[in-house]
Amino acid sequence: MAAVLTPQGEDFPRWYQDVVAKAEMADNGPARGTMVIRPYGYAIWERMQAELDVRIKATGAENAYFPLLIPLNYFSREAEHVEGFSPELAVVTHGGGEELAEALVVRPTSETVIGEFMAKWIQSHRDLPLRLNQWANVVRWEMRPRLFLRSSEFLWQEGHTAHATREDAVRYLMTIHLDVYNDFLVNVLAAPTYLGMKTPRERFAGALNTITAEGMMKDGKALQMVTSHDLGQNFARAFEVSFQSEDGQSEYCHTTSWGASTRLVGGLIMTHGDDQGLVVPPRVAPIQVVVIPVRDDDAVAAAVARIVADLAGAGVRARADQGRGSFGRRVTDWEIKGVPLRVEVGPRDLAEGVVTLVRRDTGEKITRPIEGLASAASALLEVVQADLLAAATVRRDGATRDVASVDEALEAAQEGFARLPWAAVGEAGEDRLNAEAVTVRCLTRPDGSVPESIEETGLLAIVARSY
RNA sequence: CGGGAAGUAGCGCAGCUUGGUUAGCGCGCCUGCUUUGGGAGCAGGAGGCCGCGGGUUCGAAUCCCGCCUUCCCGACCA
Repeated sequence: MAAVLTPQGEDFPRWYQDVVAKAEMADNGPARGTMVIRPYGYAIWERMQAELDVRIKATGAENAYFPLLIPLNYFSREAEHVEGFSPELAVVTHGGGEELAEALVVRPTSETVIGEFMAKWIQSHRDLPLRLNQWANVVRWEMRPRLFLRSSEFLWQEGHTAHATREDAVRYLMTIHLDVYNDFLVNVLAAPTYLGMKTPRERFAGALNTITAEGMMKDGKALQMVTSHDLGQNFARAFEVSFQSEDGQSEYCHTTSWGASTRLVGGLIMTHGDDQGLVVPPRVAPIQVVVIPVRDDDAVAAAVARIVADLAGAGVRARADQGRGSFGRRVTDWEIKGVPLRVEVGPRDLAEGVVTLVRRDTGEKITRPIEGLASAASALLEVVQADLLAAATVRRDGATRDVASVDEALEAAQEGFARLPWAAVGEAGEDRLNAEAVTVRCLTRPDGSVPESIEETGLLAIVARSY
């Protein structure tokens, strides 16, 4: 059988593009760097949204929506923020056929507008914490766009919170990072990451601290999957977000922001995909089971319809694919799309009252009675979910080398990740790494937890090439 | 934005060096029949501002200039 996709080992970037195209995930838009997300790709994003949204709300945050267009002067109120974002702003200068008195920025992120409104809404310590989240699109004029990974316009959720104390802000930020993001990454995407803090040079513009989850792609490069920022009082000062404390003093709030974007779809593709195409973990899969008749006759069609109904009744996202092309064609199409389980139904199976279940991740074929199939499939989906996480964890650990020096880290980073004492890197070491297109992805504690401060002793640097 | 490659049918490509009538091929698509346990076969058919704009020329897919877009390597980044 001829290869449908460029093999990963031959040309990984090409494989990625082939998957995006052939799995009908997305197309390039007409303007540079823009992306048309096709129904299948969008359905995966919607699953991600649903899983994240419920976790975000469980922390006490509420959804809201702020405007796309932000007055340009908002950006100059926080010095580092304006410096960081100016190069990539899209600016609207004309409206209604006339030049605008003040240019408007198409939001690259919303700390500024949201800060402005938090200032209006917060008067008293009783108004705190204020925890907002919005699902929105943002625009950043990126130098080198790639579908999902870095598009000029992308979709995301951005959370913004204000707290009375730094302690409360940081505590909440860790809840978001661990209970929302890491839980989602591990238990839904089956994508283990390295958790840690960014070095000062990799920090978000205007933040005191940025924490990250760095995923390992199958080519050994890193991808920042999510990000959470401790903004201290920087934005609160810039936008006058203050409150009256219990003892009557006026104080600036401590704010946070945190986001997860459509980049996650790219991360999903490169974490689990193989030479046959996408591999979608069951919990994010828009279609968990596809039921394919081996032969399109009435008896088989009736059995297929019954099986799909049973699966749906058991809460499994299932669909049939019949009356379209040959059997082999249908099989490969769904393999490319990464549907976790396939049920093959043919006359020979029906005669024996069984069907064939095929796992996308391992290719394993299992014969099962039609009776009780829905519960067997549900159980198998959970096994697939767990096995994908286990396999990804083995890959991550296997491609991470503990080294002692910057030179060794540079070598290890050609293949995967390197882990070494941060004390052996430092600013100078970071310069040397960056000169070779390698970066410190994050600083982590020896036990893998997120440091509170870069001053902690014994911190480890996770070093890699990245997207 | 620097370095490299490329834009010809939905996708992948040939044609360009050496300008010349109706611009080809494979896959896909449409119709019909036969098929269907791992990308089906046969027959018939549809589909092109040759990326955009300008120039040279009797004549441009082909030569020249500008721009746009895509891909790869960097710097930037969710």
